[in-house]
Amino acid sequence: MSREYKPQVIEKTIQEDWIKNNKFKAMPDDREKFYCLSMFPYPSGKLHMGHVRNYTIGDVISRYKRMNNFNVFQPMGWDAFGLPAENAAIANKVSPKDWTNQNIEHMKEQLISLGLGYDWSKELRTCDPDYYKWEQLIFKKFYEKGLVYRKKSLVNWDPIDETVLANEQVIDGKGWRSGAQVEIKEIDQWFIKITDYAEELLSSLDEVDWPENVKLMQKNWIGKSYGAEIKYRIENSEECLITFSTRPDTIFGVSFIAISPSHPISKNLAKENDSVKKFLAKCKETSSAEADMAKAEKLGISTNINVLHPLTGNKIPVWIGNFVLLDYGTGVVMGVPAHDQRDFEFASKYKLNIEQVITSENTDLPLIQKGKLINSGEFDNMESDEASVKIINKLRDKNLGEELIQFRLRDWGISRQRYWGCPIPVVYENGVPKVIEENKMPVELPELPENSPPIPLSQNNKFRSISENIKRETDTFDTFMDSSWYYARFTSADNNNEIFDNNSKYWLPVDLYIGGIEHAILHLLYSRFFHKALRDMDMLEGNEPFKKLLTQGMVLKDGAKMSKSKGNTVDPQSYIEKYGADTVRLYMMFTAPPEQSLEWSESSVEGASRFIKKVWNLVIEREYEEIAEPKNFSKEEMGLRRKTHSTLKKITNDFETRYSFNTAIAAIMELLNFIPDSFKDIKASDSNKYCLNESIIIILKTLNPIAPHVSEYLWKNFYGNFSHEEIESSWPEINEDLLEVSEFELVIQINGKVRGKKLISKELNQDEIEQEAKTIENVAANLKNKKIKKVIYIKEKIINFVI
RNA sequence: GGGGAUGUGGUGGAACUGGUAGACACGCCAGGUUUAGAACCUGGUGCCGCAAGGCGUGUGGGUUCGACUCCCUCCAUCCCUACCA
Repeated sequence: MSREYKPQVIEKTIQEDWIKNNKFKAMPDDREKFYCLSMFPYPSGKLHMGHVRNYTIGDVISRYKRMNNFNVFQPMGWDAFGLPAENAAIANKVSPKDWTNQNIEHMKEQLISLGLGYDWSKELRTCDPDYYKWEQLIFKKFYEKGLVYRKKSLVNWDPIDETVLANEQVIDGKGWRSGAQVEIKEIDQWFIKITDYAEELLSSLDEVDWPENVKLMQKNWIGKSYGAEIKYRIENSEECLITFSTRPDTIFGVSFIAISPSHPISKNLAKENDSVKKFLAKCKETSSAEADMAKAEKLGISTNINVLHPLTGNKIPVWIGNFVLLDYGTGVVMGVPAHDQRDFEFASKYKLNIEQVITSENTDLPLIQKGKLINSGEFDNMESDEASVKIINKLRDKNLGEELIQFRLRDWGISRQRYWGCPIPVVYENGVPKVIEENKMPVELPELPENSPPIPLSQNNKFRSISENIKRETDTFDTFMDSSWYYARFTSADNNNEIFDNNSKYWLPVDLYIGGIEHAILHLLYSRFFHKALRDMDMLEGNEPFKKLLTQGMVLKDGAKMSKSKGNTVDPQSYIEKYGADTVRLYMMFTAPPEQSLEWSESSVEGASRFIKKVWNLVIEREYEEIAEPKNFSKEEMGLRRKTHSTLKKITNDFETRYSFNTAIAAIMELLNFIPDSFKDIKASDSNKYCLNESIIIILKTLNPIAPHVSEYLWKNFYGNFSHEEIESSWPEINEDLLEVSEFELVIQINGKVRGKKLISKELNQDEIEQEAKTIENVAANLKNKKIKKVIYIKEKIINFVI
């Protein structure tokens, strides 16, 4: 009678046992610590496959580290403020708060049912006043440090709904709900000077163990460029237009200057000039998202203003261009059509001069590369780099320019005109902003009236109006603020008196941070900035928050990202219920390596389940018997022992250095398939059983991080009556002696094509190996009557005869 | 438009440092077991070919004794693009 594998029964009991025994509660001690953090979820309602994948990876690594005697801290919380709660509130007539809290309760149950080993004593949610009071305090400190300021900036405005829209709420230039043509509107907003840290955000990327592609993305995003600030005096005026260019060497090719539609000059012109006014109105029709602006047709209008070229004194026309961003650089661009793609298209369209100032050999314009200057007066024949230096010197002499380092990174706009977010702790006395005192924090988000849709704080008079002269700020923080410091708060989440207590010194930095590649730039950059700013205020230590980063690929179905709008979502819950958490975890880890996208496949889930059942069937009817290590092993026994330990070695390497769980699992499967049937027989010899025991122990232990329930259950069942050793207590040791072999398989090639294979003793030298190789029939036939030009021998691998 | 990735059998993937392409699994085929089915077990399975052999890692080229791996070209798909999180 074999007992049947019923994950629903065993998983629940084991999970309850873990919680009862505080298995995952972490406290500082004298072991080496390992802070493993997975990006906390937005509580959208239920877990999706992306979460399951992310959190399984984190849990597998955490469990592996625990087995290797690390003090592991793995917390979990909720990124609970945000737009979807407001949308749900409108759609379902529930308050954002209730909706969010209900979602959290459900998702927490789901996380537990997946067997994820979190320290729930440090759970946090960003919509909790006990969390965001500290965020308001951080804002105050930033303000006092001069990192916060107010500035006008652009938002997407829906004129019918009279709300600010997020970029994703603008579809083809129309508001998603109202369908109205969205307008770009300029409003006052709070900004954080992340650019003060641009240099360090760039340089300290060298300190972290992150994937190179993510570092590169951050580097390009920060975008440090060396160039010059060049002044163009406006004709008949004392004023100048200041441009930034990375190519001062092309200054003699400037044929127009383009300014942003938001530039004060543009706005002034619009007051008196109807066509400019119409043009600016048209520019307001593109959404403020960079991708939309870049794809929009390049449009411009002449201003009839001229500036004077700083070196030649020639008149240069000033245009307004819809592609010029006021926020980037100086909001003014010098147009060099011959040597810049965008300028070339613009000049061609509006029939502006195209003057080539860098030589080219039969290359079409625009010519982007550097080279030798022409048509540049005294700078002719110089190379670009030299010319740049000399041109800047000359401009400096004339007080019309100087060298400048420019960053692409812009300051961080943190104001949001929404309800479901952390209130910005500011009051205006007669219009003058003042951050409120710490002892008046938190400024709590007011409750909504029963069954009310979310009302923006600006319309909530009770909240807004303190007195005749004193009004509250009604914007809330960007939710990226909430997620920029949660990693640090986790260490002290149960301490209501201090934002970061002594535990933060022990646990930080995060040793491994795991999350989706889609966060490669913004979230990670903002968190890095927060950490540095908090360090400079002596609130945290160290330069970087996340020592190592693992970016996981997306879960796809039918080649596309799972999304509600495409209708291709797969709900993990039904799979957990049908197959059990262990199967879902194993499937997730087996189907693709963490960094790659994972294509969902129903039948592969069956495969994962089948494997677990095979392990179950092997172990469930067995009990450990103590057998003394036999003096001699048969060839077959040695084969199994060698396979067992070489598998263990591979798995250890895959876990330790590659996070390559799919190959580790494949190796366990291979080992299971390798066990001879005769060893499994009840009447097998003691030495057979000894070897089988060894294999079972290693299979269960190496499977434990991935499939913790079934491996623990089988472990207790197998070992329980004999020993109280717990499965998660230690990772098995590799017996290196078993891995030494005296022979290897030599591959024999002729001109790089495989012609034969042979087992060769490691004791032979190259000449002897060559002779051995030539005795192989197929090799000999191919070499017959041929002159061997060259022999290439790669030790214990390949011999290649070149003929 | 810009930035970053990815592309290997019917499918998911493996090949870790330039050295046997296709591990492991899914699917499919054949057989066993079964009254039948499910489940399970055994064997086969890149393509062409009777075979010898040839071809084969998105496309086209290059470097090399040898290329999935390095270089160049083009194509396709995905992510980010500062207010989705």
